Formats: sequence, structure tokens, C-alpha cells
Amino acid sequence: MRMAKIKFSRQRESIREYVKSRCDHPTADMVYREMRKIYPSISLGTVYRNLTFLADRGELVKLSLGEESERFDGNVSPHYHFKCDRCGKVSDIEMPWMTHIDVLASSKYDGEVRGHVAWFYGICSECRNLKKND
Amino acid sequence: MRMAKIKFSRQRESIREYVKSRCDHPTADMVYREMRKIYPSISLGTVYRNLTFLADRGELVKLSLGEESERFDGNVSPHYHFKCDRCGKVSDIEMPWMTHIDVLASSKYDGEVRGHVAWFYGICSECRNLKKND
DNA sequence: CTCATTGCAAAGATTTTGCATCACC
DNA sequence: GGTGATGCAAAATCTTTGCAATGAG
Repeated sequence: MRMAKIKFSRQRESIREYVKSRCDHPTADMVYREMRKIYPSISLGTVYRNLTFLADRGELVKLSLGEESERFDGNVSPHYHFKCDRCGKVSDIEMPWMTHIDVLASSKYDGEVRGHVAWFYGICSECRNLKKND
Repeated sequence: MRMAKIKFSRQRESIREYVKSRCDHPTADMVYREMRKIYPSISLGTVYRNLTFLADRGELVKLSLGEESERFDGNVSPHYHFKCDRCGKVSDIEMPWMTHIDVLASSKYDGEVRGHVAWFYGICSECRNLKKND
């Protein structure tokens, strides 16, 4: 079984750079709309293929935050996210990764706990300030 | 603005009872296939409408575990889930709800943290036993 | 030249919805 | 009888995929 060779592609490079440069955890469609500014004839399929490709190789992380569409994160170090219930914005939370909760879960469950997925929700500071003026 | 009156429907009762009786967190399609045994002409639309209706009224909980389709849980008390990476089974974990992690997140984030979503993953005991015999 | 990658369009999969009919109350 | 719920089918989303053409090595 031989590895398929990976060839350079401008589209893939731009997609990688774009996601890595953003802090807003864009969806495939957001990436697509941005890429069309550079490559007007790029297809959604290419965007999906490359996002999946990059996520499979660990260069991006796919985030499932219970929304219709997946989001992509260029920051691959383990960290948590906060989703605003009001504006939908997704931000990073700078708090330590809680490996101890895996140990806790493991002690309560008859199986091999390998990790967890978690995110927080509520109202972001911008939306909270807006509400004060309602 | 007047509340719409809610009428009894056998289909809705069966869907409620079915989900509440299960521990396997069925998807809409699993509920649909089960309901067709009782109501051969029930439609997927009716199943979706009722699952959403019941979830909106707090009688069921909709679970987004990063899968293609949502799952539904008849146990509405706060608890965590474990998803087996191998067989896909979703089980409950009997561990206390971790309100303290919301406090922790809140101290690290400039917004109003109202709660969290979390689940654990790994290999369930059945699958681990199978692997021993490989 | 070879074959990985693209663009395009069609197909998949899941969920929602418009509408006429049905059935609770 | 009035209107909420259903069945059916079409549509809406999001994502994947088959295929011929393109382009990197």
C-alpha cells in the first residue's frame, strides 16, 4: 500500500492560510465565499475536499457545535470554545484543557474513556452591552 | 397573542413513549422506522414535527454529538453521554453535572457563560472485549 | 507523460415545509 | 364545525462524489 503523492495547489494553500489566519472559526461556505474573491471559479467541492484533507492531516480542526454546518479552526492546540446564543459568534476560551474530567468520567463508566468534546454557551460581551441599551 | 391549543394525537403519544422508554438515544430515522410498525403510513415529517415539538416543550432533549443526524433523549435531567468510537453506541454516564467548569470558563472569558455542552468518547466495554479476541 | 487536483453538476443525506385531508375536541 | 395534526411530496441545507479537463512534478 503506497501513499498517494501530494501535489501543490494554490487553492489548497489559500484555504489553509485563510483558515489559519482567522479567529472566527469559519464554515465551509464562509471559506468558499472568501476564496471566490481570489479564484472566481473555485467550486464548493474543492473547498470541502481541501478542508477535509487538511483536517485529516491535522492542520485544521473540524468543530461540531450543534449547528447546521461544521466550522473549521486553524488553531489545532486543544482549547475550548464559547458560542454566543444571541449573535452566534464562536470565540476561543483561554482555559487549561481539563484532562481530569476524563478521569472522572472513566471512574463512572465501564469503558475506555479517551477524551471529551466540550464547549460553553451564553451571551458574549458585545451582545450583553447591546442588551443594556434595549 | 393566544396559545395554540394542543390536540391529542396517537402518533405523538407513541413517539413520546417510545423515546422515553429507550436508553439508546434514537435518531429521527430510528424513531420513524419503529413508528411505521405501529402506523404503517406515518410520515417522516410527522416524526420530525413531533420530536421537535416535544423537545421544545422540554419533554425530550435533542443531542448533537457531532454526527450526521441528531439524537433524542427521553431523560431530561442533566447528564453526560459517552459515544463509542467503534460501534457508535451512545450511553449515559452517571456522573454529577459539572457546574464548576462554567464558573472556571466564566473567569477566563469576558462574557456571560450560561452553561456547557460536553460528551465523552472512547471504546465501550463491549467493543473492548471484542478487540481482545481479534 | 502521469496522476493529483480542479470545476461542474448531479446525487446523497438530513431536516423542513406547503397543502389538502383527516380527526380531535 | 373549527382548527390542530397528519401524510405526502417538494424543497431547503449541507456535504459528498463521478467525471472530464487541468496542471504540478
